[in-house]
Amino acid sequence: MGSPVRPSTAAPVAAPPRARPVPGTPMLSLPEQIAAQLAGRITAGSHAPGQRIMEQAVAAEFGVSRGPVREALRLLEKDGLVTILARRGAQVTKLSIPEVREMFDIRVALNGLRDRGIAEDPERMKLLPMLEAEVAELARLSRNARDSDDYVKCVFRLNRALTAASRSPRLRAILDALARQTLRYSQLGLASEMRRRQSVRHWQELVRAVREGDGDRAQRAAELRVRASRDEAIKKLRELAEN
Amino acid sequence: MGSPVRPSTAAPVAAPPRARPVPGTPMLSLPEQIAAQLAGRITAGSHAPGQRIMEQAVAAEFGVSRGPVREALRLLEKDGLVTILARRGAQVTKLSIPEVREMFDIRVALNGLRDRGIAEDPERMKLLPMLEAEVAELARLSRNARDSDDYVKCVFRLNRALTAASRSPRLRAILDALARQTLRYSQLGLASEMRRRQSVRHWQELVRAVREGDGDRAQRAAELRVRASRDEAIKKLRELAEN
DNA sequence: GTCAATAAGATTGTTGACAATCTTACATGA
DNA sequence: TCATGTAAGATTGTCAACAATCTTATTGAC
Repeated sequence: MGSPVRPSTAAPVAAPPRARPVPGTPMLSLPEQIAAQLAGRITAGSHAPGQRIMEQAVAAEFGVSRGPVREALRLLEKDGLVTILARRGAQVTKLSIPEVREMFDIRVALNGLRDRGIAEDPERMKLLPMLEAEVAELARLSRNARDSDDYVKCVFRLNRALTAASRSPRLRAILDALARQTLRYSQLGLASEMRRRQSVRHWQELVRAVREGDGDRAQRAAELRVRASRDEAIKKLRELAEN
Repeated sequence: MGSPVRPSTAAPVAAPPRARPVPGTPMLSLPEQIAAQLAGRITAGSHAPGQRIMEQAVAAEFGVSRGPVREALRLLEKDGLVTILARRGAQVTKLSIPEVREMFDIRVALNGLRDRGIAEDPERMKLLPMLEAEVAELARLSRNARDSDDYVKCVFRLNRALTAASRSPRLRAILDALARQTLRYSQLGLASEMRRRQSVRHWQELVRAVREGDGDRAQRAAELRVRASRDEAIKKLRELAEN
């Protein structure tokens, strides 16, 4: 299938995915491109939790051999999106409710650390305008039930920006992975208008803490914020489990 | 080099390492065996930070092809022991002083979470005897400057046991990785007798908290403990950097 | 003498084929 | 009808070779 001969290894990804080498893109390796595609599908829900991902099928779809696909699956395993069992291949990670809770608890601790670091960063003032603008947008979106999806997107954007602004590369790596893994569950926790209003208050508290350079306060605000998200997500998950 | 033909793929690891399939061992895959060997060397310090690890050399040494070695390096990268650069291969991860500090800060947060979980575990009483025995041993060892190495080993054992006892698999995975990465630096923080005595007090405080089921207290004790370890390690590292 | 271009060697990236293992379906017997 | 063993197919694990890229050493010019 696909093109019979392909002499170059530089541009092999074929069929459905594969964006043209965009200038801004920092040139992803072949396994990284494949991993990114699969990650998108998993977080979007196209692949159900527990579903097997077979190397040959992915390789055929992308028009490459199984080597790069294996590496892509290892990359995804590192992020926890996929679980690899010896001689049994990869499957989309399936989290139990206690495990989801656990992931949120780790995020409570590490988001607290992150936001403390940001509030104590001497250069935090550069970040403040963006932070204030996004939180103002959140406040606006929270008032209208129709904007629920946009609200969730804005929260994710804000979180990504804060993680990116952290001066701790290791922490960044762990938080990025956790964010990807809990993405699907986080949005469960922002479905009700009451929750969105509470969420806005937590974000506003963070803005104040950052403005004042109060690390303790920023950490507490982050902890409250993620705990609230956790509790609501678990509640929704239990409701879903009963049906 | 090595045996010219090897029909089976079941038992390929040859030359220096490779333990016989021990019954208790849960049968590590070939990449996992190689990764374990390399991890041992890295944490033991045989490979210096920044040193390159070349696939062909490792493959030849273990008598396998480069495939399993590549996977082993990916495994090590997941633990942060090795850093892989595109088209430039793997090198032993080299941490700056701020990065070491960062790792300890993450450990502060996550060890706190872990020890809180243990203090709040309904079945914690099963763990208490071991905990008390090990901490008593620590107290004994702390009195004699000659037992410095044994003290460090005992602390590591205790930490491993606590992590293993945690009911959170994800947390366990992250903490194990962090422990491996900071192992080399943690022992710097227990060199002085004063530090060991302080360390013992923190551990005793944890025992009390676990006995009483006081999660808050356990978390605080863990945070103090790791912070003290962090500060001393950084101090020593700065002294070393000046020479 | 220092710097830049170039070429040779070394090293990683990818591939296709084969071996080992696991899964599934089916036949056999209780 | 259900359990058990077996065989065929599917899937992962490993290997060796080739292509692409990076490193290093050498040469030449300023």
